[in-house]
Amino acid sequence: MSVTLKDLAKASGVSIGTVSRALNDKNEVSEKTSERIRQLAQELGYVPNRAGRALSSQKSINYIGVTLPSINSPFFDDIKKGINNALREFKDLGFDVVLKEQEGWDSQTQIKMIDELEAVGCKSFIVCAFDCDEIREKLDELNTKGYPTVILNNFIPDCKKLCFVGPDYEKQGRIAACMVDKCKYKQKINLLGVVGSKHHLGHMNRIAGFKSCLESLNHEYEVVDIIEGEDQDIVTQQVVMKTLSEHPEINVVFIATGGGVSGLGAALIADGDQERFAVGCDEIYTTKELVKNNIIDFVVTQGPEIQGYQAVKKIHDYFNKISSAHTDYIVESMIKVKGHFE
Amino acid sequence: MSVTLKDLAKASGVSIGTVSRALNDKNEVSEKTSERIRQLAQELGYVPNRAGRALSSQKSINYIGVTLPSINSPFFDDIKKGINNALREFKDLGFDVVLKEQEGWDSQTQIKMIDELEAVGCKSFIVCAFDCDEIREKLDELNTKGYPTVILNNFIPDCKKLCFVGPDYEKQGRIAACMVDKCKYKQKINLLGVVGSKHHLGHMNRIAGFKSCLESLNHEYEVVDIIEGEDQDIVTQQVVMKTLSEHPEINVVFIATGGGVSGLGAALIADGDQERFAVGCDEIYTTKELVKNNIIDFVVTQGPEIQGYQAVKKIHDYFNKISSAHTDYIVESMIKVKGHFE
DNA sequence: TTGAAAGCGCTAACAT
DNA sequence: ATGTTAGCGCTTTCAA
Repeated sequence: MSVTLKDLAKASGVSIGTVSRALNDKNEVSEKTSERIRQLAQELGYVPNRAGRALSSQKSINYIGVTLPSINSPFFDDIKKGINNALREFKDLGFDVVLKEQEGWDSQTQIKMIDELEAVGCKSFIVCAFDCDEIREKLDELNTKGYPTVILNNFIPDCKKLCFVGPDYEKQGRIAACMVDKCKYKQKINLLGVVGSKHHLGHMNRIAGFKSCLESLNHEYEVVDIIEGEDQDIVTQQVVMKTLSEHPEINVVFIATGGGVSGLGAALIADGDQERFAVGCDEIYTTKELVKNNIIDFVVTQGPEIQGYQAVKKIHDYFNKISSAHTDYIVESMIKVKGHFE
Repeated sequence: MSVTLKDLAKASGVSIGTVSRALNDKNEVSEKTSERIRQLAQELGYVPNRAGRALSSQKSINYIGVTLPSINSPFFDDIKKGINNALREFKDLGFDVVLKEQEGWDSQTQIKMIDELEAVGCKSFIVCAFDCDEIREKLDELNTKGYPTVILNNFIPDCKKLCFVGPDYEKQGRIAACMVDKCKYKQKINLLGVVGSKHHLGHMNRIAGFKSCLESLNHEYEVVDIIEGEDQDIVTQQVVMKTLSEHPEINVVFIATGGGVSGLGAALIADGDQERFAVGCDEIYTTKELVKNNIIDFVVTQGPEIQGYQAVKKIHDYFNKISSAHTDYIVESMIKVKGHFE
């Protein structure tokens, strides 16, 4: 069997309790012994036994605080599903989550939610937020307090964190372009890009990836327009219809957001041109239906369920001193076609 | 907290030991009490605590016997990686695996490996084998002895088992066809199908799926030929070259096996026709390279790593009385293009 | 600052 | 057939 606390205690000549305290950063152990024990644990390759730990400390459950902009968002329903899967797996290992949800991404609300979670005793966090100064400050603060924090789904650069779990937006754009390159073999691509907002980094990265891929493939193309649908169906439908009628040369539509897809679908149906190629992002119910009905040709998805699962797992790994806890988890980007949904 | 053995003991008026025995099917408990306790556990929603169980019975490790046709097979390297991932997760929960490998699929060897695993004390099995009578008999025998057995990767119909973990070959064919339909828009498809052997059910199912999808899409097509490459590079190269030269009208090549792909690549390079569309299966190193270099247009993969992981997890779930242990796990089929590998 | 010991849920060896 | 109990690895309270 592996090295246990008892082994360490015997080897270092102190009691089991002291070893446990030394390894768990309680600063009630003298620096000297603490250092010595940590050293020894390192050498002997001590790995804490999850079962023992779980059993012992199960009255003091390890609460993970989660904040999501998930109200009225089918995409986040899948993320939540993943979180629940993880929970089923880690609950009897002493973990539980406290979830706070908001509609939209307002940063003041996000910070308030984090504070509330801290107030109810969460000692680790999973945060899905927009990139802005207040949030970054808050994240640094959590880090300073020693709370491991996973950034979920939306990357936030330059902040202290345990790790990031989410997609590679630029790669998703590249993959979409690869596919279009195959489907529009040797034909010039006249692209209409649709984003929620030009301020949404992820959406714009998808567009950028799309373009860079076409360039590296030497596929002739022109960006006819990049338009904003505000992630709303009606707005998206209107701007798409307007642009399509003004630019009949458009032969590829790439919607780089999961929001407003129904609107795009409606516009494409109204338009009726079979030769127009359409690519979507994120596998939510409406997108699926559009692919099934050949309105959208394919969709690039990012496995939301896995993201939820992995975020929780990262926290679990952290507390069990598994080193990979500190490594980002980038989900696979998948192409899905009609055949996937039947 | 949840219901514990102690709770059940108190509620039923017997000792905690008796409850444990009743719930673990040791037939040293009278049918009457056993039944009563099981009933009670049901009612009160008792779920065994993994931590407690793991801790208690960790000297008597639960060995999982695994047989794979994995020697000299890069595809199975990924399956093994998944098994090891699972192991890392479940090792301190009292599980370990004993792996037996063979080169190829000979059924006598497979049965011998299973017997050896049983002899060294494995109480559960993960088997990857061909469908034949001897194997099916052996699987039924394991089932009769009460050993849970997961069928991995290659489906075996009509045998007793815990569940199947693997891909849906027919769906993979359909997905491949969906893509080709988009890429050969309104063009007639003249298909060359390449399989390892016409006796390999999975390969033929992929071809069948491919055809059925084209039909449901009303895409005009003709199967020029289905040829066997014996999963070997040289054979594959030869038969493909021969067929291509005899049938210049072929514009789509679908290789429904992960074996012999290099050979296909060589044949396509020799052939040099840029208009010919090629689709592969299974993401192994050579296939990846061919996609990167635009020799193969895309590949349909089946997540081997997840299969390995899930197979072990199913066994774990079974012993922890998680009901989903009995449900098949069908992995997602993914399309991968050049953009995935850069 | 440290040691001693109880107890988490469960299994298995031993006792009855 | 059933009860009793030690002990798995760990955290935490209580003493010293």
